Amino acid sequence: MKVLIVEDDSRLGPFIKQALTECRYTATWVRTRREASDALAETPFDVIVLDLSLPDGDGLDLLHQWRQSGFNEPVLILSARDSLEDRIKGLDLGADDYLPKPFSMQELIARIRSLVRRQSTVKLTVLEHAGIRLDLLGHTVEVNGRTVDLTSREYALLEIFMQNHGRILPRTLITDKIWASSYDVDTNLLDVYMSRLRAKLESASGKPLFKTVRGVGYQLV
Amino acid sequence: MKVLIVEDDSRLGPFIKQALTECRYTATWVRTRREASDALAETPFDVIVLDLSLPDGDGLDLLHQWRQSGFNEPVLILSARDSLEDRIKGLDLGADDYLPKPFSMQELIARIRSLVRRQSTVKLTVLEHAGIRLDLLGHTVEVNGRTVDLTSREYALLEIFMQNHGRILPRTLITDKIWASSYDVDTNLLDVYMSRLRAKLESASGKPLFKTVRGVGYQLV
DNA sequence: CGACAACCTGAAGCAATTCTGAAATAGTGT
DNA sequence: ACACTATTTCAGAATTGCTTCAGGTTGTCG
Repeated sequence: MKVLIVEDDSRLGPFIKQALTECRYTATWVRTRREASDALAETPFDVIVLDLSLPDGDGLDLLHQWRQSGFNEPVLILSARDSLEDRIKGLDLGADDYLPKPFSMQELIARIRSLVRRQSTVKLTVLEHAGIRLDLLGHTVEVNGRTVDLTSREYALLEIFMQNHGRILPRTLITDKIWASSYDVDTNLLDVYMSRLRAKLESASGKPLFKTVRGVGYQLV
Repeated sequence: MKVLIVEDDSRLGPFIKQALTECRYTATWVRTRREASDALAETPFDVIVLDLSLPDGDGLDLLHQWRQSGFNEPVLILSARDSLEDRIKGLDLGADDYLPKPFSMQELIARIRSLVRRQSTVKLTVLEHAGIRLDLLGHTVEVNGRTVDLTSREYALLEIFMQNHGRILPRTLITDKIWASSYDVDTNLLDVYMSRLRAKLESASGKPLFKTVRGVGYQLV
């Protein structure tokens, strides 16, 4: 876990760094807006602790600028200014927490833990294989960067292949998953949908993607 | 955006609910642990405001119990107890913020906004996409520079799309977020409001903005 | 090589979902 | 109490995905 501390006070800065290091965080301390932006551009951080009063400009402006340009890292503001307006302004400019000075180091650490915890619950929801990108959360599919529209059956079918890439999937296994188990054996629905999937995906991809294993089933290569 | 307020004070509870409603949140107020757990089991919330002193048990225990069983909705603790230990304990049990009483309603709302924002991938207070400009603070909407008047339901609907642009949003997900406990399956409220939103936004925009994904839901392109 | 089985794919009917205008109801402010 | 607006219900129309079917193609085995 990497924490960036933006704090111009040359006693408080190292003190926070020390405390975080003891809690096994990797802390980086910088003093100015410029250094902060440089550090952030260089490597990603998990949490940023931002003091508002900086030698080369206001911390709130810096935060606003970051958010505008798409930085999504959680930011905890540290400030001697503790008016209600300051707090609300800070939170509305995209801060995730606002801790007025003076503060207890223990509380700072507890709040950082809270920010980290929330972020780490983000699950991996994108399957990627053979140039196909399947977003489980967004239910969207891209092939080589191009969006492909699939109906729900087609999507369900593709999802099975993406979750078992490389495996040879027997026809019955696939049909059992997509169509309710009591199922007419004498139908060629699977064939029809394989055909559709191929038409949509392979035209976007250029390469053949699904291998048919005669007498058994299919395989995503 | 749905907020659950767990507060036994029968003056403060409705007051918070009122304030949130004015800010276009869908707020539900409950008094007890039991009611809170029931409400939470029934439908998902975006934020939970939790008072610690409840008639039928301690709020911290309740929070701990939720976290144990996998609820990861953001929780903001509201408490008259304001010792440092209380705060740290609250945060470490899985709270996302801790606001001591007495508090300013404006700050509470700002902190709720911050929690909601933290959940979404984008941290700005102005969302802009596909020519639509949505100001989360002012609750105003512009399409290609022209102001569009939306009712609160319409606004709530658009906000969900703007927070999740590109994703295909299942119908149930949307209705769950806008309407409290939607056991009513055979209602076409969502259809009606989608129709309205389209009428207002697409006429101002000129382009089609929402794609319907048959059998699943809708997508803001 | 020929016959049979498995697989592919286009066309068309069907069924379910979704759209949308209009009317009823609830809610709000004067 | 009244007027006005927002929300919800309802029903017919339009749309589109699902399924079936039939004819063509490819692969396999005797």
